[in-house]
Amino acid sequence: MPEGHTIHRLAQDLSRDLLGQSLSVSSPQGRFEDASRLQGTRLIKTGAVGKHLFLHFETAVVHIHLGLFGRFRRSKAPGPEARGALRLRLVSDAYVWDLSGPTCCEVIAEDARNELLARLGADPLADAANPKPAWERIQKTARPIGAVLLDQRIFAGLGNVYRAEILFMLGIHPEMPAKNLAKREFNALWKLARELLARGVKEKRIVTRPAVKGRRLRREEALHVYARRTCEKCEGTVRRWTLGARAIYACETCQPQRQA
DNA sequence: CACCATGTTTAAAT
DNA sequence: GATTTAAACATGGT
Repeated sequence: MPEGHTIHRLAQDLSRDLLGQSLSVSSPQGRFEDASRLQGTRLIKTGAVGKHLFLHFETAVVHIHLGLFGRFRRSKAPGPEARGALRLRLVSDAYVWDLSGPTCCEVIAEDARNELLARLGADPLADAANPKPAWERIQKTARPIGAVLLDQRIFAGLGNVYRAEILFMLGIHPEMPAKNLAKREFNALWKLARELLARGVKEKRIVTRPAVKGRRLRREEALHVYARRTCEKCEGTVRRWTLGARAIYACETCQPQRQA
């Protein structure tokens, strides 16, 4: 479920519910051995970088990556019976947060954390994000722009839905060599990524199509091209194929291949 | 039951 | 060296 907006929103929500409180930290399935080390300690800070979530406790920092299936569920204390493959349970007086299915949930040392951060590209949601290194790498590679958008070493936080939507909104063919991207297109892409991710944080889901007053968009109305069969602009067929090991959707009429 | 999915990492192959 | 591919891992919904 999660692209960068999910993780940033989680950082906010966890912070709101749990910050500064002495928490009960447990790992019901025993899949996170360090949980006992954190028992009763306070959460001091939360943070998100790309799709990585960091929980700073008094005694250690926990690094979480949700992967494809990971999910945090929030409930009012005392919360439901722990069942299923629960990895981590955080309990304050008022709330219970349950983590299931992450690819990663570990106590991480400062140097390991720095190493990790060094491998990540610019996160459009970070206030101080600097897109310049991304632009420099894009100019040097002939890889398809659709693959580059998923590369977390270049952009941190974009995922499969955002890449399809961004390319559609900019009218760019996913197979276009990244180096053919004009500077002004890159600038537009960066700006759009920021706006869409920020909107995703606010709405708690990916919505790229215009809002309709007084009504929440249905799931199938929220996106321009991802998982759709026909193009909303030209009514032509949306093509689906595999790019960068994942499914890409594009309208090849509205996102034409063009010469360098 | 079968299939699909908003992800990343590693190692091997090209 | 750059890139692509395959395999592995993790769950829930339809």
